[in-house]
Amino acid sequence: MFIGEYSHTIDPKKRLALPSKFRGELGSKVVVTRGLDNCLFVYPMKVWEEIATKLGTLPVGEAGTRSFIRVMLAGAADIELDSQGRILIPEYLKKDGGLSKDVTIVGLFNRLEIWDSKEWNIYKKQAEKNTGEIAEELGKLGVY
Amino acid sequence: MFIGEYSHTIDPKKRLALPSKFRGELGSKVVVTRGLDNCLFVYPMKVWEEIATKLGTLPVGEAGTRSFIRVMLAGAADIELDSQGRILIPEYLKKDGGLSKDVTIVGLFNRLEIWDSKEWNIYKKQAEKNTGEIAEELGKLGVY
DNA sequence: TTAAAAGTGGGTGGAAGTGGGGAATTTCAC
DNA sequence: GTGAAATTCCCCACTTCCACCCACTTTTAA
Repeated sequence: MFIGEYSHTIDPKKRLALPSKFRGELGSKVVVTRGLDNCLFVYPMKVWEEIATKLGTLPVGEAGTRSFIRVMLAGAADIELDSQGRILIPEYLKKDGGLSKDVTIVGLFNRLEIWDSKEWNIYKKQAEKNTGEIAEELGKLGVY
Repeated sequence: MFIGEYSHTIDPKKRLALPSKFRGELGSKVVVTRGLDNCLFVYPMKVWEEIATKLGTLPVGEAGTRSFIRVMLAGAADIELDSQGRILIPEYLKKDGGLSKDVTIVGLFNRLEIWDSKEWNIYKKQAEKNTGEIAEELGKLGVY
């Protein structure tokens, strides 16, 4: 399970070191795609294969579903980690993710998310405003 | 079950010794997360896995719930105790928890809470003011 | 009083993150 | 088809951080 938050940097050659804690579970091949809320998703190859299968079996009748599938699949890049555990971010993904030099890598269950650090801090503050209320609701559900 | 209140210190290397009384029940791996009311939660790995599972099964339809899950998971860190029963507090959690050198570790049923000692004393005084009312409420529920 | 355990602090080797040189490959223009 | 430029991969080097070990002091227990 991926959890936690790590500050890393994309070097001038567009390489990004993934946190060493994640490497065992990630394996040597990952898939990077456009994510939601202006960030990138990183899946271990195994997890991606499951997702791709599910996407393939979704009903293509609705326009929303079609565009979602297009964005996910078209933007996907399978990337191999180099000998030092770094991935090379394709230019179009770097651009779409709004990434500059400083990024934050976030662990979320079965995937990682790559955020521009500034954007991440903004998103986090926004989200924390509502955390208290939501937490109380969750408490009623027995999550805590 | 974790009970009690302990004053400990975070050393210059951001290490924090957990009370030895708790170590047996904690095991060697714990998960530290942002808590409510500006403190940190510490769960034994087993307890955390239950919580994570519940979070994973929550309906992700609502945007508020999604962002809550993001904050909870991103703010979580799985940490291994060193040979002397200490944990290394990540900088971002130390900051989010408003922790300085002196902290108070509180046992609460199935988790610990880490408070900045000053904040804890303030909170405690505040809470004691309300104790009377709360006691009445509890009395109605038949707790006392 | 003595011994053991707990909390705190520090030194150090190795790992992790970062950056850059240079070779191999690809892309593009001409 | 050929040469030039850009890209990507493979090393290597530097710096910072952390896991491991050891030491000291205080508290607890016998």
